[in-house]
Amino acid sequence: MPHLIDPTLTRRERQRESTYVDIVAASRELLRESPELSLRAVAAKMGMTAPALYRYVASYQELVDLVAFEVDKAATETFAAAADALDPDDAPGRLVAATTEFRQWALGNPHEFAIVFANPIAEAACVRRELITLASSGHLLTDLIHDVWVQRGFAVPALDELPSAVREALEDPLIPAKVEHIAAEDRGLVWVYMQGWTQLYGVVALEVMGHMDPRVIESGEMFIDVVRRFAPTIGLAEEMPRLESVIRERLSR
Amino acid sequence: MPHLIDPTLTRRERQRESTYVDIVAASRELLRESPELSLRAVAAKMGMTAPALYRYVASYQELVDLVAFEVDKAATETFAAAADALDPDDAPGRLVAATTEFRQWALGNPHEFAIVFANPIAEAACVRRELITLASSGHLLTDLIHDVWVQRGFAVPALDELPSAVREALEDPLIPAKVEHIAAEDRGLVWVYMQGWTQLYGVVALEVMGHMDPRVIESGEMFIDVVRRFAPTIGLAEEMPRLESVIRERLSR
DNA sequence: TCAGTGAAGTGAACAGCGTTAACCGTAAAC
DNA sequence: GTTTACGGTTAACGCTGTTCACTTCACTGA
Repeated sequence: MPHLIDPTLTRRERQRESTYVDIVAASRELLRESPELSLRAVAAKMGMTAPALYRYVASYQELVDLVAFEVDKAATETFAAAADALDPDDAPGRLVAATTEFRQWALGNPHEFAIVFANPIAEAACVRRELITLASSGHLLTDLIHDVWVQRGFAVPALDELPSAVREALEDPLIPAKVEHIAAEDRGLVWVYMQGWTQLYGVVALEVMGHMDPRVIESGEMFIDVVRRFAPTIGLAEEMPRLESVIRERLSR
Repeated sequence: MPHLIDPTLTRRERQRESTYVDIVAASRELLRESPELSLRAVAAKMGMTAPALYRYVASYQELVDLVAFEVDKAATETFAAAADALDPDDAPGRLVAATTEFRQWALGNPHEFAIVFANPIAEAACVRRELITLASSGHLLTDLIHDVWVQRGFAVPALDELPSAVREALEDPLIPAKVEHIAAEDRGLVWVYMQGWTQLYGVVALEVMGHMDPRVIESGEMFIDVVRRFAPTIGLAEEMPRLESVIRERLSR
């Protein structure tokens, strides 16, 4: 993403934009080495003093949020690329490739994963709550499930089978997904989105945090197992053997 | 847990023991308010200066590890109490009650949960790796699954159906569980332990971190859904309606 | 073209953090 | 009764986020 320069912007505005890009770049570089991201270190890496950064972010938390947002955006492109490595018609393969790439990215960049997905957002202000709803990785994954649903037409839970609390949440969901184009009677699909996200987030967080036998993490077998167990929910039971090879191919890079 | 005083200890040793107890108590009190645990604040709360704490822990990380270990121990007692609220013969009910209590504890004490279960242990030294293998909550949960297995005798994956990487890990697992008493041909049960832990950790971490629609979290329906989907794996499909009411009863306290 | 405005950056400072060093009193040990 | 060593102190270093007062300089409006 070469960050196209908008000519309608004034010179000052363009310079400011590019400084934001620099901030994110410096932050990600620091994050690659150390788990702690410090405002001062970011400033130093950019050849600035710490107070200068306050012209761009109002607080340390806002810096973290900015970086998290951009990291998520950048990572999503690699997930999308993984999906694009397969046939456009192969929605299941694309979904599985993207989720596997998500897992690989998380294990390879644990600090970036932590900043995006392990930052408790109950604490933070509503700003972060809104950011999360904009998460591009979330949009990609829900879109990919949607594609599978369109192609394979798996059965989706009926609204009146779902608990009322869930039904309410499905009417106007606070998750990163396009839902307007989903007919009211198909809103159960959004519940499937949530189930899938729970499974994916669950294993990956577990693996990144290291709360499991390192040899199992290393092998990726628990991740595969989770995918396998979830596959029937989105009508991919029969296809699982093929999908498993898609996963394994990507795990072994 | 009234921390019994061992009379064989010398006065100095007893005093030292009680200081450790104070350290943990002060830490947990601080953790109840703020997510950040600081060595200086702990010292201040105890009426000491920060350097004095270094007579008890070698570093801040060691303080965190100590607190994490004790928090896990204390929390496990509440999980066990939840299980004990049911018939000793009702292993499935006990398992479900304990896991539900785990979830409730995590949501009610997010900072304590984070310190125990969201601290990346890949970073930390092997000390932490050992601590995690001693985790009492892990032992309790695996024991409860074991009880279900003994009572219900659900089918366990055969070793030769499992990937070789998993088989190796099952021989001498690095997880908090008693495995010596499990016959070689039943070692697939340990894989079920891991699957169960993955599911439980997954939802709960997701909920605590807040990466899901707050209304769904509030309702607890995703947690129930995860339990329901896992139940067949440990032979509890038929019993699920009753177990669901056990969960709901505990959720609504 | 020139005065004026405001954005961007600086250095100094404050409070708090983990950590180390030197020091001291007192309780235990021989 | 002397010695040892444990548990505490104060001072200090370098790091953190954050604020304030100040400068510099590019751009704007007249």
